[in-house]
Amino acid sequence: MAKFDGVPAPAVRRLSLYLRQLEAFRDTNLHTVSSKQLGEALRITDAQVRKDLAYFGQFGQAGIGYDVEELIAKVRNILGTDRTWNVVLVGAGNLGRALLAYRGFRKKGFRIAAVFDGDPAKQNRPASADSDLDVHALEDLPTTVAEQDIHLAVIAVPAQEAQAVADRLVAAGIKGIMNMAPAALHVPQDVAVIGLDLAVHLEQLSFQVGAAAARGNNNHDMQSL
Amino acid sequence: MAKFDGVPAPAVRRLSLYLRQLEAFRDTNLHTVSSKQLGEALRITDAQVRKDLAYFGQFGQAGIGYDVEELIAKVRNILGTDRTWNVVLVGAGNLGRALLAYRGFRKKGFRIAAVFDGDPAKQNRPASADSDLDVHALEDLPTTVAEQDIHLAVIAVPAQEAQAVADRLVAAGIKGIMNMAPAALHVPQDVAVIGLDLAVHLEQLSFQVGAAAARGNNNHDMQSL
DNA sequence: GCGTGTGAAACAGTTCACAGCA
DNA sequence: TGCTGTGAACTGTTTCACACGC
Repeated sequence: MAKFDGVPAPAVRRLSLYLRQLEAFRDTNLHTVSSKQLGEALRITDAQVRKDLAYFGQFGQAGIGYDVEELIAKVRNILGTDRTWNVVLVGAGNLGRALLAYRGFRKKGFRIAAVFDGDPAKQNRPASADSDLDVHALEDLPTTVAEQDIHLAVIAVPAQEAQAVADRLVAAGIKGIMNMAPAALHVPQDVAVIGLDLAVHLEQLSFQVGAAAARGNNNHDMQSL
Repeated sequence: MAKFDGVPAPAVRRLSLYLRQLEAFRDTNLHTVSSKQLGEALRITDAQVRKDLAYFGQFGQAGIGYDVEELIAKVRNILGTDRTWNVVLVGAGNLGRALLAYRGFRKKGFRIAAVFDGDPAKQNRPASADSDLDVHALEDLPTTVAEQDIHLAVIAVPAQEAQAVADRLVAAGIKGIMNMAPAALHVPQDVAVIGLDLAVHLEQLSFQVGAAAARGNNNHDMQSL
């Protein structure tokens, strides 16, 4: 039926990690990598690396390995980051302003093109001292999204406002939402949501540390992402 | 051998989501939930909810469901968030300062107890205008960690500094690290690491939106977390 | 009747191990 | 020889379906 059907979700998650590691290898002037090298850097078996990449094509040279530069290009293409995505940010609080200032997005092909906030006190002025983007009212969402052909959004508002914001984003035509609010969102099937609740991740850490302590540490790998 | 061995990692991840949803239910004065209600709110099957909870104990009443308040307490206890964890933050850049100001952590039982940064220009003054915490040099890590009995750390420094920071955290006795830097960390087995690279998550979104577009949307659920 | 807890069945993902190619 | 790509075996996770208790 379609392009990347039948690819396990964990394999797609790892693809981002391969890309990041490949870029790190490139920065040290490494031109070729084996699945073994890539795996060791990420604490993954070499078989896993090969199988993951093979879901998307045949990128390697038997006896040699993978060409770093070429594989970077292929993976970017698969992930869809071989172009720049414009993103709308909703929420100009602490978290929102930090995301706005964070340079890591630009490097990876994401550009925050507009900022929205429901609070009138924040509207029609720069989102922060070092930003040249004015904060808009949510009413302007549909026109901004349409005019700049925007498909992705980041929600950084309080939990109780998150669903209402999501509804407006969907109505405006957004197709992918990164949700930093601590709330589950309900959206139509054709809209993708990635939940990224910082507190949830700290809880996982708390659990792992507690579980390790409870057993005196004869433990295996707890690494993730 | 130990306390929560044999529990699937995905079940632990969902536990945090159950907790968050239960707290939302409590805030609407709901006193009892069924696995079906909890599942529908999170887009998970009822069987999954029951099985996940059953890994940790028998919390429900046949014919009735789960007592919201009681289950919240049990889950907090399992996750280890029925107490407050002191956390050290390394990195007083944009991201670090946002985390410092973010109120969501406090509510969930995490308190940023100290801030560190390798840049001398940032040291010995408040991390930000609205913070009463001074930024310390990394040299002070061991004493701070020991004196305040700290087990968790958040890394919010540039990628190329992340591993060196991790090494110092481990040496200081930290047992769990939330790594926001875009780099893979290598740590001893008894230290837990959760990687939380914002760009990686946007890439996943980009992939999902691209994959959905490539197939014209006869698609199934792409929701996560 | 309603809803939990749980074995058994089905499905998904990972690891193994090796054929084949440079 | 070194390393990829891949079927087959294995391991882990989810779903099913039902016995039991309220």
